[in-house]
Amino acid sequence: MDSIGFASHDHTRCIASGLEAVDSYCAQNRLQFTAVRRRVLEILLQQHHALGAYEILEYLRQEGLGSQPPVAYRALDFLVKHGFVHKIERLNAFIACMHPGEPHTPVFMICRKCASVAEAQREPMQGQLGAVARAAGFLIERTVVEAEGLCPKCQDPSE
Amino acid sequence: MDSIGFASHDHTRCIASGLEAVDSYCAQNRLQFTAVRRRVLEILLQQHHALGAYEILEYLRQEGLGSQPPVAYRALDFLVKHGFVHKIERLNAFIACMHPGEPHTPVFMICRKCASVAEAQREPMQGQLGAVARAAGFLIERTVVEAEGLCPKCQDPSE
DNA sequence: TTGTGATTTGTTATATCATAACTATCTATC
DNA sequence: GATAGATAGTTATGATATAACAAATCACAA
Repeated sequence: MDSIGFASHDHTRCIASGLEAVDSYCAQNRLQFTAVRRRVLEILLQQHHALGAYEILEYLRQEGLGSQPPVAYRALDFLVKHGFVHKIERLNAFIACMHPGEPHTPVFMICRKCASVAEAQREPMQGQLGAVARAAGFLIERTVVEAEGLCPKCQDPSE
Repeated sequence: MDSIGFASHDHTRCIASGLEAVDSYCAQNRLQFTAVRRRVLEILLQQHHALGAYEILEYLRQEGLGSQPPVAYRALDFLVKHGFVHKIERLNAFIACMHPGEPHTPVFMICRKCASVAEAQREPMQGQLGAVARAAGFLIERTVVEAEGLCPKCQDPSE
């Protein structure tokens, strides 16, 4: 269970290393990390918060990389399918993964005030959800776990 | 932690008791349980699976209870706000609550094959999500916990 | 190095989900 | 039965997402 949490970090570095990790994962797995896909991931890494598909599309449009919704959605489909990007269901928005290439089960904390989103990890079959599923005889294939509330900064009354 | 799970049950009874519970809760709390709101809840109890807002609206339309989206969405807003109905974020759909009137933190299991949805309970500040939030200093106000996979029936190869 | 099939992209159109804004009606309370 | 607040009706539009098909590109092997 780890979290980059809501703490600050070397952002230039995290963009570069995110792209590198996906580059090498795609090379190893014979996946086509095309210009549009790469740029969408880069946008999400740069922005570092959840973006709607149409916001991403607006960047692509300005850069001449595609102007219609399917272009953005297809790139996002690819990135989500391979775990490089996660969809935040509560927000109908997308965010770059903090652990690309590593199999994992993410948990998100969404601040309702500043809209920042932090990713953390959990073990899929442990905890209450695992217990509930076992009791019901349910086979979990994928989970959506999202908490809404206030991040540390936005709880602080001095700000 | 309990679950009505994917087991069969006396459905006529569960519709009636669901409506009764909400009736008395609304009476006690000075809430207006109007015809449209009541009918929307009844539809969700009857169908006993997740319905989209426009599916619900279609029932209302046929019954002369309103034909435009805001009618359905407003009734759903009321029902969700007071915990009589839950929204399944993964499906953009709504389902009647199994424990109306009792404060609780639901978990859903969504079968990708038969589309049935089971509600169970969890303790909000316990488990992995609680631990992750405490570690990050995040204050949880609301959670979305949804598992997708296969219900017991749909795992059975004989069917 | 070129043919071939599979994948990806471009584009049009449309489906699906949700709300803003305003008017009319109803309901509770005085 | 007047009045204020809540609810419902209606029009219009915004926001999110996908189907379907044509064109371009890529991977791979002949």
